[in-house]
Formats: sequence, structure tokens, C-alpha cells
Amino acid sequence: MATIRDVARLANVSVATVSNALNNPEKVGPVLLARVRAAVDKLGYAPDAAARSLRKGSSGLLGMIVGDITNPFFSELFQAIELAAAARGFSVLLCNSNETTEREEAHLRTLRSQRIDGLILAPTGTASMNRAALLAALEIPVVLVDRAMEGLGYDAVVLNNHRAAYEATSHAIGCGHRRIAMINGPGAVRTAADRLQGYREALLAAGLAVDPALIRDAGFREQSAYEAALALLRDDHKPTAIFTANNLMTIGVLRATAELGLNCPDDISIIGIDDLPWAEAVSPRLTMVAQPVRAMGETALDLLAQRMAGTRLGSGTTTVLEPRLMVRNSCAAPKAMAL
Amino acid sequence: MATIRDVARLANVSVATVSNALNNPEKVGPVLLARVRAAVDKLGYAPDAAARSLRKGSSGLLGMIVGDITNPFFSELFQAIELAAAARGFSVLLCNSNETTEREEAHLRTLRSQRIDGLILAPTGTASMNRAALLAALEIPVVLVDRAMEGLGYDAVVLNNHRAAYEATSHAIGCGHRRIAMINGPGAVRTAADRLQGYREALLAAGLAVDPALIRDAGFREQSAYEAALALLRDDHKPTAIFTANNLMTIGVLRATAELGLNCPDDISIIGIDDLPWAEAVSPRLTMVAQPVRAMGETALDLLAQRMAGTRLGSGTTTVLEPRLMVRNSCAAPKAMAL
DNA sequence: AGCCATTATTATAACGTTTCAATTTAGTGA
DNA sequence: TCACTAAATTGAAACGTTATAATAATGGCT
Repeated sequence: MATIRDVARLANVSVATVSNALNNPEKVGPVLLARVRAAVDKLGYAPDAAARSLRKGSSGLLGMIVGDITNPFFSELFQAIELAAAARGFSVLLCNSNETTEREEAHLRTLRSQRIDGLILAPTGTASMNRAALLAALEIPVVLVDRAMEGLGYDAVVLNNHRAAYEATSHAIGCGHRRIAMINGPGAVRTAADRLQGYREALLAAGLAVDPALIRDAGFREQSAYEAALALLRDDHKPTAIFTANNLMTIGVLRATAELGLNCPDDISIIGIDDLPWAEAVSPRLTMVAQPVRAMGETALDLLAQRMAGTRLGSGTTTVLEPRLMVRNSCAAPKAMAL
Repeated sequence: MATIRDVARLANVSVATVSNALNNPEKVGPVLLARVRAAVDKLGYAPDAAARSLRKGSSGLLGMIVGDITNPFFSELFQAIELAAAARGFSVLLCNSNETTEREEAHLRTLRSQRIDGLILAPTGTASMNRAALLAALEIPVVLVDRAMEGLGYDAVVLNNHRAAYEATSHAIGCGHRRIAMINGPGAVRTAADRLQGYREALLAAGLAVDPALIRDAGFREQSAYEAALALLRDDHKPTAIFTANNLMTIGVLRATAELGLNCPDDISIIGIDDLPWAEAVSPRLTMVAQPVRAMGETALDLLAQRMAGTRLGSGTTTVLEPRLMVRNSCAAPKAMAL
């Protein structure tokens, strides 16, 4: 593999000139520039990122940690972020924490060794002292996505979770539902807490009571949501609609209704947060509250870039993005509606 | 950020000893070992990957290029590969080519600069001279996944595409179908060609004619598959079953049938290659031919590791993995069957 | 023509590791 | 106790860049 010295020799210039020709073309004369470029082409020279990183003190690498890349929300988010990063000359090291704190911390360690210039973190679960320490040890800008973490001073980009839940619940109410169950994430997670609050307020605003029996914590997991939905739907006094707080849990609920042979939306209405790429492909088409995933990724990367460039200072702020209700067919008027 | 010198100073040993303590613990005495470890802990020292890479000539980084990380097949594949790589001490730089050759080549270039130690490539589209040159310039082991590329001498891990299509088609025939359409990828891609061949042979083996009007090329894309299905289903002499050659196209077909108000499987049966995480969640549950994604990732990484370690030599070979038919409900006996 | 102010070019010192060869220390047998 | 071998420790070179400071070349003015 050709080095910068080979290029310099071939172009008959100094290595400094080659470096300049590549990084500050305006600083080198036209004839040498041409000679260097020709030599670079002929040798197929590609600068060694490690050497550059060592000398410059910055690697051109960003880290991104997500809980589950298999989740369409995260894979779309990564797609948006990688695109935005590439446009700015950064590569992204994607890490899958599998929703466990250990792997998240392990990844944090390797990212530190890689001397990443910035980190996009979708924190798994709840706060952890250890994690906070590892993040601080990174000594680089961090932007949180999807879930904010209070008190650490990081920028964050999150959905207006309250509004998302409020709109979903209101839509169900508008369809004529009175008993609306909510399958939520763990109460300790801020995102889940906000969504619960939005659900409650929508109910209250419509003059409906909040029935604790209709609120289940399924930890944002599909299997638990499946079980919760099964329990809910087997109950004598079952709900006419189920509102799920994320895409995985929506799938779990779908599975439960299919298994029970229930027809949606005739027997049970379903509405969830997080749009799915195939929401329009199934019957009934799924009514969902979509997150602006692309905008989320772009905003996060923008914030990160500003921090890295030093054009943004001070304590982090939380950017709140608005959800969009995608009205389709899975949430409709209950068939056997008691008027 | 602490360097190895800081550790050496604190532990009162030479930098060489610190390096050895970290990389070849057996080569350093117990008391110094302990001193070094204590110092490392106290300083929170993490070796600089760039410096190490520069000196050792290997980066500990693997590259992985996929066409669309949003596709569940690829995100599961990445998950498996990242896990296997981490177990061997490698990090993975994931690149999304968005199915375009330009971005794929751009990624190839940055991966080269990063001096990755190995590459997992899911090549987009057909062969390209330029790509072949870029790959060769990498001068590192490459393992192809999902699609083999003939004549370049790389190892590859692929599905037994012929068998997958054969089984899918046979299953449809077994259900009583006689007019089975196939929505396929571009004929120029080996994967698509093999699947077509499997479809044909299954038909022939059952004594059925191959009707060219029932075979459509939708380029492995959802939208094209949607359009193809629409055309197919509006025809007077329409098929009773549709076989799709990948997951995206299955979604497209689903959308088309939903739009036409057709009931699956009563009006139209559907069977496709690539399982989907939500195949059991929708009604009807989708009958699909699953790829052994996890095994694929592990095999690919294994091959790559062997090449990198130099324990595997010679020209590359293609490992063929077997599909698994997941019989569910979307492919059933045609209702109005002309006997 | 001669001087000064730019502008182009270059030599060289880092950056933080690993590794080789050299040195020191410890251990053995006579 | 001494030579000799093996094991432990270390000094210093090298990896391929970039950036700084120094030098060389250019051009504009009197």
C-alpha cells in the first residue's frame, strides 16, 4: 500500500506538499498540485486514517449505540444519521447493545479506544452510574436520541411523547371508544412516563375515567406485549381498543389478536406509536403515530456537528420533535358499541 | 486522556512493560503486572486504537457493506456479524450503499483509508469493473454474503436459492395451485436467476407449464412488486398464487392485494422468500421460506477470521446454506378451484 | 537594479503505540 | 562462589501522517 512518501517521490515534491495538496489545495501552486494529483491517481494512494488520526487527534469516526438495530425505528435512524455523517466526512461505528447495559458499556469502552469524535446514543433502559462515568470519560460531545437523560447536560432529540400519546388516545376516543387499554414501557423510563401522561390527559379531557386495570407495563418488548394483550382480551370486561407505546409491542398485540381469532377493527381497535414500513400492506392498514425519524437523525447529527466544531457551547438542551398521526383502518368505531 | 507513558510513570515501569502487561501478560512478572494494572485502573487508561493500528498494521476494524440496513434481512445479518466480530475483538464499520454503486464505491474508499482488516460485502446489483478494482486495492480478505460474484476468487455464503424457490413453488402446487406467478429480481443477478430456475423446475416436475406471462422482474423492490402484482391481479386470467423472491417484494404484493380488496388466501395465495419478524402477527400468518440469517452471518465471519489469521488459503469457495419453509396460512387451497 | 512583502515549498518534530535487540536480574549446577 | 542460561525488563526505532517554523522563490515598487 502506497504511502505519502511514495507519492512525494513520484511527484518529485516534499511530503508536506502532498499533504497540503490533499488537505489545503489552495495553499499549493497549480503545477505542483497537478503533479501530486497525477501521482496520487497513478499509485491509487489513500491516506492512512490511523496515522492521520494519531497526528490530528481526531479520528473522523462517530459512534452510534442503539438497543436493537433490528427495530425499524433504529435502522431508519441509523440510515439517516449515516447519510448525514457521510456528507460531513464522518464514518459511523454502529453498536448494538441488545438492550443490555453490559454490552452497552463494552461498546462504550471500545469506542473510547477508537477515539471517536462524537457519539449518538440511544440509551437503553434507565440511568446507570457506571454509564455516566464512561460517557464522561469519553470527553467528547454526546447527543442523546429517542430517550433523554436528565441532569447530565447532554443535548437530546426526542419525540413529543406526551402529544403522541395524547393524539393516539384522542383519536381512539373520537372513533367512539370508551375502554381504551394502554400497553406501555417501564414507568422508570422517561419516554414511557410521558406517554402514559399523554394517555391519561386525553382520557380526562374527554371526561373518561382512567382505569388502572387497563394500563400494562410490557417493557417495550414484543413478547410481554403479546402476553399483556392476551390477558387484556380474555378479560370479561375487555377494552374495545388497545393503544401500544411502541412498534415492537404493536406487533405483539397483533399476534395476540390473531391468535384469539379476533377481527381488527371490528372486535378490537389497535393504535400504536411508531410507524411501520409495512403498515399499509396489511389488513387492516395500521393506524399509527409516526415519529419523524429522518428529521430526528438529521437534527441529532447537526447538534453533534456543532458541538464538535465548537460553535455550540453551554449545557445541552432537549429538542422536541412533533409526531404525525397516520390515520388508517385499524382504529375504527367499535362494532358492538354500548351507547 | 492518559497515554501509555502516564501509566508507565505511575507504575514506575517502562512503557514496553505496560504494553506487554496489556498484550502479553504471560511475559511480565506478577508484581509488575499488578502495579501496571493498578495504574491502568487509576488512570482509566484506554489504548489509542489509531496508534496501535499504525504500528501493528492492522486496525481491528471490519467493514460491512449492505444495500439497505432497513431491510430486516440485512439488519439481522448485521446483528449476527457484529456479535461474532465482537467476540473476536473486532469492531464493525457498517455502510449503507442504498443500493447504488456510487455510494458503495465511496464506502469502499473510506474503508480503505480506515485500513479495515476484512470486509463483509453484500454486493448491490450486478458486477462492476470498478468495484472489482476497488476490492482488489483493499488487499484484504473479503467474504461475500447473500450474493456470490463469480470469478473473483472470494469466499461467499449464500442461500440455496434454487432449493428455496423449488420448495416454495412445490408447496404452492401442493396446496392445489396451478397458475402460480413469480415476482423476481433482475435476471442478471445470480440469486434471481437461481430462484427462477428453482421455480421453473418445480413447475416442470409437477407437470405444469411455465407461463412467461406469469413471471415478472420487479428488481427486488417493493414498489415495482406492488405494480407487478396489481397488473397480474387485474388480468382476466390471473394467477391463484403469487411467489415473491424476497421480503420487500412480498410487502409490495401484500399492499396490492389489500388495495384491490382481495382476501388472502381465499382469493389469492402468497408465499415468499425471506421470513419477516412480523409474519406471525398478521392475518393471515405469512407462509415464507426463511433464510438461516444467523448461521449465514456466523459462517461469513468465520471464513473471514480464518482468512485474516492466514489459516485458510487458496481461492475462495461458496458455502451454500439451506432454507427452511415456514408453513403458515397465506398459502392455501384456492377457493374457486377449477378441477 | 535592488529591496521588501508575499507566496510557495520544504525539513523536521511530534502523535501513542508495538517490537526488536540489548540489558539486567534471577536461577541453576558445579 | 562463579560461570552460564533463562527469564524479566527496558531503550529506542518505526509506523504514516500533519503542523510548525524555516527557507526559497516570486513579484511589485521605487
